[in-house]
Amino acid sequence: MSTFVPTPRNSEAKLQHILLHSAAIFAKQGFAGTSIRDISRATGVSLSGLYYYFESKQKLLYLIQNTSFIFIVERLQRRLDGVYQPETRLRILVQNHIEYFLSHPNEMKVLSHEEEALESPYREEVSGIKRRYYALARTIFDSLKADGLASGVNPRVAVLSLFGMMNWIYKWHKPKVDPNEEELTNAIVGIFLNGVRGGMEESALSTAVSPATTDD
Amino acid sequence: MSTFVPTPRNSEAKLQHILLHSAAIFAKQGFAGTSIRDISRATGVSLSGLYYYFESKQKLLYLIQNTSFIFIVERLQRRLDGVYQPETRLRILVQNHIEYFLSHPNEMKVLSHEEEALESPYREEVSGIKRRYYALARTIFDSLKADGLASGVNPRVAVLSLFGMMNWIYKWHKPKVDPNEEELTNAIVGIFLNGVRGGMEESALSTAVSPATTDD
Amino acid sequence: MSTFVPTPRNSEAKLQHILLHSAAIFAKQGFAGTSIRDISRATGVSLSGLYYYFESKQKLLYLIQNTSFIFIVERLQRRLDGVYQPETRLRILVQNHIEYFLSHPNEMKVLSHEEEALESPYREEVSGIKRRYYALARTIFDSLKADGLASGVNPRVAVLSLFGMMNWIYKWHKPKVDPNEEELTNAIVGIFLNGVRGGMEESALSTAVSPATTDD
Amino acid sequence: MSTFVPTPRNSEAKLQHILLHSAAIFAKQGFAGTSIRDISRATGVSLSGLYYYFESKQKLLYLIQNTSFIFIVERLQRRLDGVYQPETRLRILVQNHIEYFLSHPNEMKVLSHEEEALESPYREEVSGIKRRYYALARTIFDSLKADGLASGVNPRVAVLSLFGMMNWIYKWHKPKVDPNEEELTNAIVGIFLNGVRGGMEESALSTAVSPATTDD
DNA sequence: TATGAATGAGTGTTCATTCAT
DNA sequence: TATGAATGAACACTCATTCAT
Repeated sequence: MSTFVPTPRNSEAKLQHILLHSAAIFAKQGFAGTSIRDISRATGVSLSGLYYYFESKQKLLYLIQNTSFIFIVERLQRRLDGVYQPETRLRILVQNHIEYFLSHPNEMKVLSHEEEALESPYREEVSGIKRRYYALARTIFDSLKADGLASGVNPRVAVLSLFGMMNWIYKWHKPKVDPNEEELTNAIVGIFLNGVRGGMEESALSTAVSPATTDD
Repeated sequence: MSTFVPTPRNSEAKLQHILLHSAAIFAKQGFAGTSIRDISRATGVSLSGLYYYFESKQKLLYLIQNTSFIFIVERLQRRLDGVYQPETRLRILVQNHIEYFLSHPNEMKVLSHEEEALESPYREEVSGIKRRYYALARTIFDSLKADGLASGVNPRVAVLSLFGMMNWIYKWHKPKVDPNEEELTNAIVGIFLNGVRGGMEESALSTAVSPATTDD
Repeated sequence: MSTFVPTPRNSEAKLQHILLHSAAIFAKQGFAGTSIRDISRATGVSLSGLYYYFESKQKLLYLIQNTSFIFIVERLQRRLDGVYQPETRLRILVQNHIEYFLSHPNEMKVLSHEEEALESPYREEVSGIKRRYYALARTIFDSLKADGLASGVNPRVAVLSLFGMMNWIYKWHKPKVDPNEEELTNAIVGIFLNGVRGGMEESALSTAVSPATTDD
Repeated sequence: MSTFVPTPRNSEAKLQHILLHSAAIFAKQGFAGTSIRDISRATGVSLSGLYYYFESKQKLLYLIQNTSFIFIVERLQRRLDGVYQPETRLRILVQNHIEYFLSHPNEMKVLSHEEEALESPYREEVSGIKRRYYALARTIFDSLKADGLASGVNPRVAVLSLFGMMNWIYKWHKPKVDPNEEELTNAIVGIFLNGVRGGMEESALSTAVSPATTDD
C-alpha cells in the first residue's frame, strides 16, 4: 500500500503480483492474522476478484510456499550438478538457502513460520518437498562423514541444527546492519564444518558442567 | 493431555491450570488460530468465566510468555552463580535452555513462535527480557573469545546461530525418537564450541564454491 | 472516581451514596450505556455488594427517579400551601422546578432523559407521579385563564411548552456562564406569562407567513 | 410499521430503507438499547449484510442525524431566502422545524434524544451543524430585538427556550389527539413572540414569589 | 453485610466465501 | 475476467445477575 504498484494487465503476471503482495502481508501479520480483505486492499484487486486466482485462502498459502520451495530446490539441484566434493556441496546448499532468504525475506518467513498453517491436502505436498530437501542435506552430511570430516555427532541433530541456524535468520537479520549473503554463508558454513569435525572431546565438555546440574 | 483433568478448586491453581492448557492449544493451533472458545472447551471453564482470570487474549499470551521467560532466565542466573569458566558458563546456558525446552515444549513453542503475536505494551516487556537474555549469552561469548576460544567469526552471528540451533528444536524434536536433554546439549555445545573455535581457514571455504555462484 | 469519597458506614447513608453516584454516571453515559460494573467502580462497592442495595438495574433507576420526583412534588406542594394567586403559584412551580434542576443536574437529567428506559411495573409508578405533577401545572394554568390572564392558546400545548422550556435546560445550561436560578426563573416565567396572555392577534401571525409555506 | 415491507432492489434505495427503519427502532428503544441484530430483524437484511451499508453502529447513527439535520437546515435556508421581516423569519424557522418534526417523528427524536450518543469524530460534525442552526435562530432573534420586538430578556435563554418548546414536542405529541403542524406553529410562535415582547414588569413577577423562597 | 468467583445470553464486528451479473 | 452485494458462522469481549461463603 506504501508505494503505488499498478495492477498488471495479463493474468499470469497478475497472479505473481498477488502472490508477491500476499507473501508480504502474511510475513507481516501471520497467515491466520491476515484477512482476504487485507490482501484485496494490498493488491488493488477486489475481494471477489481474488477468487479467480485462487480458490481459497489455504490454496493461496500453498501457492506461495510451493512456488518458493520448488524454486529453492530446483536451483540447488542445478548448482550441485557436477560438484562432488562434500564440503563444496554443503557450502552450495547453505549459500543457495541464504541467498534466497535474503532476496525473498517475505517468502522465506512464510515458508519457515507458516509451515503448520497449511492443512490437508496441501500440507502433505509441501512437506513432501521439505523432506526431499532435508534428505538431500542429510546425504551431503553423510558423505562428509564418510570423508572423515564429521565426528561422532548425531547426524539428524547435526543437519537439523544447520537448518536451525539458517532458518532462524528471519528472526534477526536486518539488511542494513547485518552481514550480507556471502559473509553470512561463510560464518554458518564455518561454524557447521568446524563444529561437526569435532576436536574437543565431548566427555570433557559434559563433565565440566556436572556441578551446575545438581543445584536444582 | 486430552484425558479429563478436573478444574482445580482454588483461584491461583486455576489460573495455572488455564495457563497450562492455553499454552498447549496455542502451541498446537497458533495464537491467532485459537479462539477463547477453544480455551474454554479445553479448560472446562466457561467462556465468560475465563475473563475473571485474564482481561484479554493478549494478556493471556503475555502471562504465558512472561512466566516462562522469567523462569528460564532466573534459573539460569542461579545456575551461573559462582561459575566463571566461559566454556562451562556457555554449557550451562545451553543446558538450561534445552532442559526447559524439552520439559515445557508447549510454552517454549509459544515463546519461539508467537513472539510477534504479542502487541503493545506487553510486547515491549517481553522483548526486554529477551534482550537481557541475549545480552547475557553475548557476554559469555565475548569472554570465550577473550580466552582465545573463538576465532574471527562475527559475534552477533555466532550467538544468534546458537539460538537458531536451540530454538529450532521445537520444529523437529520428537521425545520418543530424538536424543534426550543431555545428548542434545552435548551435540549443540559441541558444534558451537568447535565451530567458533575455527581451524579451517575461511578463505579456503569461500573460494571452494565460487564456480557454483556463477551459474545463474 | 475523580475525588476520593469514602464509602459510608451505615446502610441508609450508603444507599444514598450509591444513588448519588449512579445518577451521575447515568447522566453522563445514559442508562443503557452504563454497566453495573461502572457503578461498582464509581461507588467503591463490589459488584455483588451492590445487589444488597437494589435488586436490579431497573430498580436502581426507579429509586433515583422516584426519590427525585417525590422530593420535587412534595416540596412544591408545601410551597404552594396557602398561596392562591395564579401568577404566584405558577412562578413557584417554575422556581421549584428550576431550583431542583440546577442543584441536582444529574438527577434531573436522569428524570428528563431516561423516562422511557424504565420498564414495567416501575414505569407506571413514576409516570403516575409525572401525571399528577402535570395535572397540578394544568390546574394552575386553568385558573390563570379563569382570571383572564391567558388568551385562546391550547392549554395542553401551553403547559407542555412550559415544561419544554424548563426540561430542555439540562441540554444547555452551564453553571459558570449561564444565568442562575433566579434569573432563569424570571426569564421563563416572563416568556410564559406574557406569551400566553397574548396580544398580537394569532391570525396576523399566521398569514404573515403564508407565502413561505407554499414553496415546497 | 410492523407490516411487511419488501427490501428494495437497488443499493441506494436499500440504504434509505435501512436508515428509515433504524431511525424507528432508535426512536423506540434508544440508541444504546438497540442492537444491530434488532436492526437486522427490522430491515430484513442479514446481520453481516448491514455492514455493507455502514461501517459501524456509530456511523449509522451519524448518517441518520446528519441527513436529517442537513435537510432541515437547507430547507430552512431556501424558505428564508428573500424574506426580511424578523417576525416572518422567526415563524418560518418554527414552522420548518415543526413540520419536519411531525412528518419525521422518529428522525427528530433521534436528533433530540441521541445527541450525546454520538462519539468523535461524528459528534463534532453534527454539533457543527447544530451550532450553525442555533446561530441562525439567534441572528433572527437579534433583529427582532433591533426592531423593538423583544424586551430585556437574555437572548441566549430566549432562543434556547424556543428550542426547548419545539424539541420537547417529541415527548408528548400524539398525532391523533394533538394539534397539527399549523396550529402547533401558531401556538409556539405566539407564546414566543408575545413572551419576549414583554409587558408585565419582571420586577413585579420576581417579588411576588419571594415569600415562597424562604420556606425551606 | 459484603464479596470472589462464576455464567448464559448477548454485544458489535469480522471472517472466508458465494453468486448474479 | 471482474465485482458489488450478500451471508452464516465465528470472533473477542461484556452484560446483568447469582451464589456459596
